[in-house]
Amino acid sequence: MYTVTVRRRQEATGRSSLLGSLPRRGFAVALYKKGQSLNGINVFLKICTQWTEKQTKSALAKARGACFSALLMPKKNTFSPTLIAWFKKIQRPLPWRQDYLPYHVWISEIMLQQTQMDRAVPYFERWMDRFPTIASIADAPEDEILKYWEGLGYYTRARNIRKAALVICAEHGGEFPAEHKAILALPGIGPYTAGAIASLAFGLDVPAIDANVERVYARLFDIDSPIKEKDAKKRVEALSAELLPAGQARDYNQAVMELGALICTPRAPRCESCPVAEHCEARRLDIVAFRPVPGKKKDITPLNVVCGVLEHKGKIYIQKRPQGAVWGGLWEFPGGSIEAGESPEQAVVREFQEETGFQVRIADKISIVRHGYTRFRVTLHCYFLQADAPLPPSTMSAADECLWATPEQITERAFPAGHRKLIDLMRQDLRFSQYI
DNA sequence: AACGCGTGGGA
DNA sequence: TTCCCAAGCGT
Repeated sequence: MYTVTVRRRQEATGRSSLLGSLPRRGFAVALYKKGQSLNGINVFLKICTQWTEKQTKSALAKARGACFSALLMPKKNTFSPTLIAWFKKIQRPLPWRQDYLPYHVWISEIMLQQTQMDRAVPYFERWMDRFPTIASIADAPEDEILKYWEGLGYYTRARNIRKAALVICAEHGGEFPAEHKAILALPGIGPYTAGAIASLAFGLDVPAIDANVERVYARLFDIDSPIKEKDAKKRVEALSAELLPAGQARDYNQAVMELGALICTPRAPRCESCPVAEHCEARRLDIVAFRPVPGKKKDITPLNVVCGVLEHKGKIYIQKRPQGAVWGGLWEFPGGSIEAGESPEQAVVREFQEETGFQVRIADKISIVRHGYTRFRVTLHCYFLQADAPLPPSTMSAADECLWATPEQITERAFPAGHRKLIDLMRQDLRFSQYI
């Protein structure tokens, strides 16, 4: 048995006052000497015995836990009400914040995954116009659903919405399930989104932890381990559960996220406007810029890629990308990577031969389009192609479907952003606008 | 646990 | 221009 006592030192007087004292069973370590600071709080570990590495780690975790508990105590009564009051005053009007219909909350949350609010709103409006009910999604072909997602990225999200709609119609009578566990079981819905839907749409007292929440808590409680790692995540979960006022999950969860989006931003946070600044450990310690602690960053790979717009008898050849590939189910112009020692012109002719069996010639260079995706930075060389001999059926070695398309057919299909950019360029260009 | 999956905007 | 993202999920 040992005791962790936690004290906070008053800067002005140099005195420290007792914040808490927690008796613990088992072993612990004298990692912290008297007066040593952890997260800006003085920790006194009163113990002695021999320790293994595992026990050392456990004791450290307990001491940290004691620190967070000590920080939490004075916040419990004032922090959450202050934050909720602030949210009710400043919240942005959003389409799904009218009635919090489960269906609306669901679609908005999926759209907002890895996506900024301003960007998602117009997509949401368009979506609800076309798919007013869950059943209308289940009835629609995947192609059309992808078209309404075109440009948003992470297209698995759209495919999973369709899958989930089918599940809801088959197993829940067409009604969005109201239980946290059933929500979490739906395709495309993970821990964050399940928590968000459960709390916003159904008022269930469950946390919804996204990157905003992680950042806010990392600063409020000065979490000093990398925020994407397990240790910090568990801490955020515990804090979230502790600070959530019963019956107010809808407002509280949105309040924390809204704070992260509007005030407690990744760069240049507006602490002077923060309603809970007085509760913020990182601010007190003047280390807001160093919280949250970032993870390892992955490097960007540059890619040199070609694609070809083949015109034949007034139509344009396009193909549908295979399911499971990047941009699966979206349409594209054939192409691929420039191999070592190859020119872009050689690459596009070769790729056409490999993917379609067509022997093509370069008629014109259209443009170079630059765009990025996940960890890649793409330089896309785009060519206008023609064929001298009659063309056989495509061999389709890299596609599920193909089509000799009219401009209307190109308009109504979903393309990856880089290719859509190319289409728009060609429609502005007198050399090509007659074909596309 | 680490990686794959998109995109357009701001510094 | 270049870099760094922004309200995650699935495997």
